[in-house]
Amino acid sequence: MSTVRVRFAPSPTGYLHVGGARTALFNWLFARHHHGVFVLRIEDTDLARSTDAATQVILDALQFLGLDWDEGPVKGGDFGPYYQSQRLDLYQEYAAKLMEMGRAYECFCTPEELDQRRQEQMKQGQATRYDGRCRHLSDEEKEDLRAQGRLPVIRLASLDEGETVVHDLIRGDVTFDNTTQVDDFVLVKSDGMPTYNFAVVVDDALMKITHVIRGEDHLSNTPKQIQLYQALDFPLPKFAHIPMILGPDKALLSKRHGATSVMQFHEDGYLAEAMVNYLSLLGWGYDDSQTIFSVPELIEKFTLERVSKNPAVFDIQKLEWMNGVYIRALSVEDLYERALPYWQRAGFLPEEITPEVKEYAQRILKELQSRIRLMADVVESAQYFFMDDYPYQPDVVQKILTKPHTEEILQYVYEVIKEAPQLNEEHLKPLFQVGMEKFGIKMGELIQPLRVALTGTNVSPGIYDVLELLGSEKVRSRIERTLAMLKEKELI
RNA sequence: GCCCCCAUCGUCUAGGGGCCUAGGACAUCGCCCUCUCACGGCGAAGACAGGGGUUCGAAUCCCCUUGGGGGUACCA
Repeated sequence: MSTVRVRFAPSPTGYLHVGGARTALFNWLFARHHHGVFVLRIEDTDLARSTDAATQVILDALQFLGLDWDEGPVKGGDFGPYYQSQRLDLYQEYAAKLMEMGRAYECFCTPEELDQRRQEQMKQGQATRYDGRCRHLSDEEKEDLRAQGRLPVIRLASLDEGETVVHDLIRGDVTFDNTTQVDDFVLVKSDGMPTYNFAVVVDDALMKITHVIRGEDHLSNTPKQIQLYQALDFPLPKFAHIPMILGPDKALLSKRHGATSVMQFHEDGYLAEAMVNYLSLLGWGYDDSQTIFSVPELIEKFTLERVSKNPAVFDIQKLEWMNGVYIRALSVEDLYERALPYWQRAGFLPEEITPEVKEYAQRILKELQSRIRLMADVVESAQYFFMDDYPYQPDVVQKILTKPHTEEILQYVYEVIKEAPQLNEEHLKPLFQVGMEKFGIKMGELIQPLRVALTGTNVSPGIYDVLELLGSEKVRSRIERTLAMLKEKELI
């Protein structure tokens, strides 16, 4: 069997969104599974909307996800160039060829005229299609039209009988009626640029793409493309149309559903491994028991046969959960490398890290690891470890530090801390128990106020871990600070 | 309007005629662990869109309806 060649062909009109990433992933997995070639091609023929910056962002996003391409921008390859804007001569060549063969023709109808006719067809209950009126223009007529200043487009002289069947690897055979569904669509716009349907065929054929794996939104365009393959005598690739990704309201996923940009997810602290794993499950599943897949496993197990046909709703909660799973699986060293930038940006840690600071940071991370779901969470959940002027959460202070004995409890702990040889559970618990009896309270009633005093919140790692991490000096100064705050606010 | 695709718990899915009193995961709820929050463990609730067929037998096959999605551009 010949080498599998697939491609991902984004248009650089914005960031890489979740849907595009999933399409890229499926292509990539398919290529790696079959030891094939993954091609990246930039579809930038829409000059008005395409930008270099957007191209770079897409490249960055693919890189972040680990979807490396074998041919394409930066990498190069034997079937370049990989930017459509640099392939204009090719489209011209094939358009000329089709004209010569009589399979394409110039059309001088204006957008306004076409629109009007479309409206009319709709009113009549007919399918909207180009009526072919420019198909047999004489040379004189063309000259007249040109003299009027009209710029022609080039249209395909499509087959107007029979049907075109798409043999889809996921959906089976899908039949389209040539008479009503495949019209003489535009190949080359009046500004000389190729349309998507034309460029995609020329490029996929020339780049020897064997499997076209793309979103279902392209299924309806496929018969048009097939007619082009046939007119140009190009071998037909196999097609696989994967289901769309929807928002919670079942509408196509878009910006209005919140973050959809892969790089935004990255910034929020989603791990590439979690993104890839979650995305792989959108429209694909393996068996009835497994949801966590490593990348090698995905490569091994991914097949188009197991791609589902129905659209999938993007469930951010499941992604978050999965991200937590991957965070918990990280080594402390790895976790630290990923957390460091967040802490540095928050001003918690300097650019230069001493071994002591690194060790402290890692000890904190060990405690935080099971408590965060996004890397960005390390900022809020660790601020009191790095700031001595940590804020007090007002409602928590009100609720917990206004209870009876608060001052005595804190003072008791203050004294006890001085005596303890080490701030750990072994040494402190017995002392706290003495306090419990002294005040006639439960352990929680001693620990909660202490937690609030030390952290400003009622949520933190285990109290003995917090005490140990902070150390005797800080614990005492924080108790003093809290007592002062309470007195100032006249809460005790 | 016309055409195409799709239809299992709230969500992602397993299921490809009998193994299904429909399995798993997220979310939800309860219990356990426990100094809070997580993590972890145990458990509960929760679906074959509706109607016709085919068949000894249908979540699985066919048809219709309904619902959702997509296409219908000199966007990609």
